[in-house]
Amino acid sequence: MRAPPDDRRRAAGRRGAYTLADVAERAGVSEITVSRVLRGKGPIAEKTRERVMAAVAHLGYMPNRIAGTLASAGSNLIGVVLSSFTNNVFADVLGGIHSVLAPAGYQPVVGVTDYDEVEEERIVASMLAWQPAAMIVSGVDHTPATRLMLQRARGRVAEIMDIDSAPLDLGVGFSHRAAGYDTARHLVSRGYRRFGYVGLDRARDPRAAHRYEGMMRGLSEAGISLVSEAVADFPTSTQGGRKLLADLLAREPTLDAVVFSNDDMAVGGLFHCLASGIRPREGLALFGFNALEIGQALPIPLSTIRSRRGTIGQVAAARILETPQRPIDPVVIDTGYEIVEGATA
Amino acid sequence: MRAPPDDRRRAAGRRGAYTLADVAERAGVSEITVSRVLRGKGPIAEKTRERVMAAVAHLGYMPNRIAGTLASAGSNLIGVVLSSFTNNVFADVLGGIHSVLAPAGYQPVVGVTDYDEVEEERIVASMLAWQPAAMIVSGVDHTPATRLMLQRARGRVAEIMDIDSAPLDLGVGFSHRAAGYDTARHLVSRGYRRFGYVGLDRARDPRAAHRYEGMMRGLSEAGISLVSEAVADFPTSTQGGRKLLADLLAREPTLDAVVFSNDDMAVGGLFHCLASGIRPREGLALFGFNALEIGQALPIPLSTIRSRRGTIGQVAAARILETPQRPIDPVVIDTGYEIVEGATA
DNA sequence: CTGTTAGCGCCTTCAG
DNA sequence: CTGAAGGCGCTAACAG
Repeated sequence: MRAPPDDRRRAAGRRGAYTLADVAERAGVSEITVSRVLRGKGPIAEKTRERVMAAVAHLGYMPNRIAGTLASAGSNLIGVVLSSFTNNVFADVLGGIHSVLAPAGYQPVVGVTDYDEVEEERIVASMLAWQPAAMIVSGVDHTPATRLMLQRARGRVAEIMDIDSAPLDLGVGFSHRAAGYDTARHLVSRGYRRFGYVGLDRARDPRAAHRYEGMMRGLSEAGISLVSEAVADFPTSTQGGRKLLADLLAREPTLDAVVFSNDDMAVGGLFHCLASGIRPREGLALFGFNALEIGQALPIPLSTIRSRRGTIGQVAAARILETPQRPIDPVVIDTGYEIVEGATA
Repeated sequence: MRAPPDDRRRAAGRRGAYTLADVAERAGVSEITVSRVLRGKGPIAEKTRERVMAAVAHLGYMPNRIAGTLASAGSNLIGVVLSSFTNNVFADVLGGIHSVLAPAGYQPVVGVTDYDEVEEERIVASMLAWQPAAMIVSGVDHTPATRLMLQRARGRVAEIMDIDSAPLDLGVGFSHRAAGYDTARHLVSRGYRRFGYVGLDRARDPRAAHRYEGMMRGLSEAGISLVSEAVADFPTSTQGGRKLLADLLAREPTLDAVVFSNDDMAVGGLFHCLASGIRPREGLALFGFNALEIGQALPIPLSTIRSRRGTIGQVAAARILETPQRPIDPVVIDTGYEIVEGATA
């Protein structure tokens, strides 16, 4: 704990920071008047306001929102629970959220579950203890306890990214099953027949699992089955995609198309092709997911699906701020996705 | 505001959530006893503890940390102020911080300044209003008001990434001037002589500016001056790097080396070379900054500087938790950097 | 081992 | 336009 500011006359709380009472005393008014001036509430005489502001400036008074929130039951914190730090999807979503929250004076409290539902439960519990104005959580798959806590929480709850299951209040995202399905249809329509899959452990990423399911359905409807897959059971991205594709091709040299669970890995796969003389598209079709900038800036742009991550964050945050009340029935906003043709499939 | 939980006997606060008093009543003990059980403080009879826990479980009671913090003056929030969402540097740093904070029960409140010092001032002020246990801010360049607020803040203050100026409490990072200087020396020692520079507006990114200064000094000590530079005045990354390098080479076709302000842009530059038949290294040396995974996974790995972003976040968080008191004299921890040889310079 | 008392710093409500 | 009283939900400091 630090020494209190250097001002002999100060009374201030034992905590070493000035309080409303200090400002009030210096301005010769009551606490509540200072409070009103600071919050711009209620009619205040211009002279009083000036005296108060002068006192505030002189002391360098900073309000204590903890006390304010306790007294008024309204915080400006928004709990944000994300799945992973591994790729820029995370940054894009948080960036979208932040771009809407910050101008409105709200602050995100961030937690990352690393795709662990039990960890998510812990994080949600400790966030709710801060009485956030609202919560934004990734995905729609939670433990029963998490679901119950969110259900009972005060403010609104947005479940983002995935709308394959029903949200409990607001869902913003798109169907990963449909995205996977359309990936398969697209590639089949282009004439590819011998499919491989490269991804992370699907048990740990429900969205990737949904895309996989959709893809499998799309393939089987066309009478095609997946030839083989290579799956990493540890977090990885570009380097992993490169290596896994190499492994997969070593086992199954006759594949004509490989679907990756995300762009990071697909870019790695593309690098493998470039390094080993395989011509993307003609020699082997590569298809990613997310439409990250890196994949689109490549000399051979990646074929992939654009997922509008920033938009998802923005829309979720905007809706939550717009309507502080929960709707009677859950609302689902489909932000859609689109196939990016690219040059690798 | 939602309806209170469905339990006729509840007394609970007007806010619709159960309080310590509700639990206490149900367990037939006093509030403070419940509080002690929940925090694991003080000796508690096993029987009482069980009764309390049963009541907690029955009601689904969730503690209110706002009240707890106000009463005890100790929050578990850590303010984290970062500069930008544009690349994964952000995610790496926050990931490092989170990996240390989460197990210790702390929660990051995140703000992003977008390299705007005035915005930083606002963010710092509203974070301090939450009485965070500590603050972690990017860089050492702040407005006087920001500096004063941080100086007066209760907990510790870590200034991360850049140690080119003295921190006010704890600095964790490395010298960007030195990194820029070493970049120049390295390239000069490899025989390059006609230098170009591609980057973002340096006025908006103090760290990039420091690297640039260091590079210029390194060049001038070798009797070399920068031939030309291309600078974007808007946020961009891979695509921007690609385009800016094209522009630069159109003006100055005889360059033999180009330094980029970061890897994202350098990768874009490399893509330009690949697409237009310029051989990296022999035809044109490319040098980045950060050693992002993408640059290292390329068939032609990027020559760059490794910046240990995750480590910086981890170390800053760990130090802050370890020693809650500010030291008499500021402490600087140099996490260093290293030149990654790569294949482009 | 448990309870009582007295706030934490601010805001709501009701009086002037 | 301003103020006094009371309380938000929890915990520190003492008692027993």
